[in-house]
Amino acid sequence: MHDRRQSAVPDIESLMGQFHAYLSKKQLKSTRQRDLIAQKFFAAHGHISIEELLTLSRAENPRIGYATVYRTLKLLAECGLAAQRRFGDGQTMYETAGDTEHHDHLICIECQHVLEFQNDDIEHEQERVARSFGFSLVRHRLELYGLCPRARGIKGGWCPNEEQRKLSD
Amino acid sequence: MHDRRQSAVPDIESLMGQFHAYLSKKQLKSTRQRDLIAQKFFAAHGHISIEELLTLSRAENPRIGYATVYRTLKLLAECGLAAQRRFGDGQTMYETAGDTEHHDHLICIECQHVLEFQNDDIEHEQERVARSFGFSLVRHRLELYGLCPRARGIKGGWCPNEEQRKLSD
DNA sequence: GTCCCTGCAAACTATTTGCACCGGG
DNA sequence: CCCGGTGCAAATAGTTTGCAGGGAC
Repeated sequence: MHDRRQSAVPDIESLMGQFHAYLSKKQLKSTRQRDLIAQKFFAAHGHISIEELLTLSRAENPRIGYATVYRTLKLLAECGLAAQRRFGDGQTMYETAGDTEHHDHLICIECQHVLEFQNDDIEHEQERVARSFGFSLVRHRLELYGLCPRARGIKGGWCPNEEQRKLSD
Repeated sequence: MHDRRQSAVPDIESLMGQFHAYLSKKQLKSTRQRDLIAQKFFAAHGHISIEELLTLSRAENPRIGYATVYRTLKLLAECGLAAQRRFGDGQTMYETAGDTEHHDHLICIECQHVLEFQNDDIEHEQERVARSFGFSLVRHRLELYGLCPRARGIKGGWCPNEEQRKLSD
């Protein structure tokens, strides 16, 4: 079987290290705000929107502004630690990148929750398709949209969104 | 082999017919503007942005407004004839849908051109992954980003963008 | 004739930018 | 100290909406 649910969680320290390394290489400064936003971003470790990140950051420093969050996320994207992602609906989300192996997304169109998965067969086949067109494959993006067990009406069915709530209690 | 490069090109007449059927079913009206915009959209048959569609439509009727294009495209999306798509860069694109079988995208990150492909093995494997999480799969989105032969530096290499130019001459 | 549709402009939302002041190196 | 960073507010880009007049059925 070629599926793996989730790769190892990278530790925040190391990510902050990479971020600081990038900043000093580019002669940019580490500031309280940047560190705070990056911390919160790495800690969320999943999919987070600008709005959510701002809220989390303001919990510790209420004077953080939208612009700073945008600017910091742009920096994180430049050094490959964050990736912008726009799912079907409106909201632009960001996720950590570079740290973990590649993963794809499975999204419930009812409860909106996003799961991650990896499947080597699909990856190999993608490689083969690209080659058949004479392309070399650099990256890809795969999103599966469907209904989670709960949304399908299976009684007692598992719903990723409720799992999530349990975790955050 | 399970790849198919491109499904049959649907004819515009039939698409317009489907559109009109949807309109009358919903007791909505066929108007000059809607027909013009839908015609241009179907004729483009590939990936087109609101902006481009407006420009094309204004070539024949300069008084067409943005709002009408947005509203018409929303109608086309409702009846499954158009699908919104946001590739990595900023621009929101629309493409014809419903006409042909499902297809995925292969995009050259150098020349930006978009090819379409289908691969049944990948589709089946996606189905399997969704089931393994207890999900029922409704739709998906797969984009492969890479370098076309020309961009890879293969001399005399084939470049989708040049093929395109040849066609439009 | 009745509503729906259109074009325009104003409203909104998400994101970026200009600028005076602040603070890290 | 210097120059980049921050916060605010204003600007911008993309999309939606309200409304008065026009057109399909």
